[in-house]
Amino acid sequence: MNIQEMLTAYVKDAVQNIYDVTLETVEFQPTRKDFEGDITVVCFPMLRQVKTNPVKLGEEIGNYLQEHVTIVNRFNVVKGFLNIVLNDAYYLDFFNEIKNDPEFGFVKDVKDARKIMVEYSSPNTNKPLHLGHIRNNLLGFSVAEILEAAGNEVYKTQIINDRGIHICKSMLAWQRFGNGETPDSTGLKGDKLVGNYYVKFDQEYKKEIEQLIAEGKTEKEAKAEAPILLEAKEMLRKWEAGAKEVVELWKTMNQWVYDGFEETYKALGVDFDKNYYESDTYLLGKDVVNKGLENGVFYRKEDGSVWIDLTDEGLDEKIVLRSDGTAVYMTQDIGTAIQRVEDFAINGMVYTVGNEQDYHFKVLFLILKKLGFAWAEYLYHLSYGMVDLPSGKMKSREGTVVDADDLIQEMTETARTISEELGKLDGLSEEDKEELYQMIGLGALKYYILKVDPKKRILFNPEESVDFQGNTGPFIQYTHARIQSILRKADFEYESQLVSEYELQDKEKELIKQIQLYPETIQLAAENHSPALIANYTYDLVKEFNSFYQNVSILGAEKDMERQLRTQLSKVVANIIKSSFRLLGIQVPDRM
RNA sequence: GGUCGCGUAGCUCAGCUGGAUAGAGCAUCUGCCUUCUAAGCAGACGGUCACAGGUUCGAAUCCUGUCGCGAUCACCA
Repeated sequence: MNIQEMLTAYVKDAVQNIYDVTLETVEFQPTRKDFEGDITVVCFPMLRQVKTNPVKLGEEIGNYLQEHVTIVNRFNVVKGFLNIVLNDAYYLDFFNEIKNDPEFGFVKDVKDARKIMVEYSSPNTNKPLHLGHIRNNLLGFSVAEILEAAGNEVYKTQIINDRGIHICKSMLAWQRFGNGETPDSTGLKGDKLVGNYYVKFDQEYKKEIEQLIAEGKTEKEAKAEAPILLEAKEMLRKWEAGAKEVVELWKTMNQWVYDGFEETYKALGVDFDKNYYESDTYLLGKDVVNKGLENGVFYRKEDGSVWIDLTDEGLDEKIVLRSDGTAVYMTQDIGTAIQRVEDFAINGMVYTVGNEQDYHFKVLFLILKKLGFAWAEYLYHLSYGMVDLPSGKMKSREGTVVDADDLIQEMTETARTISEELGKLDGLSEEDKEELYQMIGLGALKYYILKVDPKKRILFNPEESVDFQGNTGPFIQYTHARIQSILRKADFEYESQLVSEYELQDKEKELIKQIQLYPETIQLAAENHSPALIANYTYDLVKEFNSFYQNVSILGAEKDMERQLRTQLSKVVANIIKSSFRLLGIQVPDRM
């Protein structure tokens, strides 16, 4: 039972005894720093039921608590706020209980844990990953970790958009202008090579449009009739018909891309339990639609296309099957969802997809509900804001993208430069150093992105480098390294000792309070699908620790108990840093 | 135009289900390395929480409207 629940009961008793009134709820908040106290009871809401003035009420409840609750040490009342000071024993008991639990804060071995699939990344195979994908990957991966820590069983997946007109464009351009180039022959990463031909296609396409316009066509006509586009469409038709040479080329070029993606994923430190491929799933969902047609969930228009009417829900009509009977995106997503539930017996799903598709997912979830799937209640669109540049939106075709690999590389280089300037890594092997640069560079990048509320858009300015000081990943990593350094130097047994009968100093108590918040922060982050909450929590913890570190001596503490407790505190803080950063997909070093 | 999201310090962001004088970092300025790693600590400066109403004992937070920015409203994905 946590402290609030316990005090709630006592406060209710107090009011019952003194005023003969049964309170429904009691409101708490952490005591503001400017006042003495650990937790504060807000008396104002009680005035509705108890007719008295708030200060008097606070005094009376305070007296009652002090008398009846052993962990309540003393109190003060400011206006209607009853500030309660808790006994040090309460904090020490808590600390002793958790100090050796490496999994502190995680919920484990839940009976009937919810099985959730988290989808993220889901790239197209015609171009390399960029900064937008990085945000998606980091969010999806982290939310998966957080959900697992909160007690769910989690599967990570992506759906790879490996078919369609976009990849045909790259294929066509490669056929025409590629001269048989391969990743091997050029030394280019496969996804980069294929991406180049996507750009090449667009350039040719634009040329043809211009020419057609010069010949007197309207822009619209020109865009629709450009020969290279028609050819790409023809190629897609052939692919769908299974034409051998097209399928072969498609396989080859997609494989180049997968090899390239794999490298990027590895660098980013993300992974998947299963990949779905659109080429396998794009025909799914049609049967379901036909069944739903019988049940009256969908209806058929005169031209044969199938629709759902969502106007009662304040949405529009939405097509789910074309007049020629082929599937649209929605059809496919319906089918894929059902497929996944069959594959993994999951009963919940998180879709990490940008907020430009808010409407699509609203409709998708509604359709699945109308089709009567119980799990449709537990579908969640993890909708995040776009990453924009000062110049506006990133556009692959126009080359205004921040490439994922380049960015990771730059971050690593920055970490190298800073580390070399500081010169603290002398004596490490080159290999260890390289590993550290990457860890720190990535830590900076990942933290920078994850600390922002997912639904807010991020403005990324490539001119201004990502910080390594202040509220940043490296700052937190640094604190971990510092603590490890202390623990290495602690030449006495500190793990098994119990510190009790000890008068806590301010900084020590503040640290324990912050540590106490970790489990609920994980739950909150899971409920809100927000790694930002974990990032901000960790930052607060680390700030608190650094203040402690700089203001008191840990290993040099005078009394034995003091030295014990402070060393133990340091160790627990390091563990939480490591564990919370793991939830963000960020590694922490033992020195830096 | 309809719908959805966002608007907090010069910049980047916190602010839990409404609660005490709105908090951090960066930038600018002051101090602090013969003591556990200065990627740090201590402090100063900086705000009509877009604007206007409303609900409430109490609003950055909830409701309505206005303005600004973005997204979306395809037999595209």
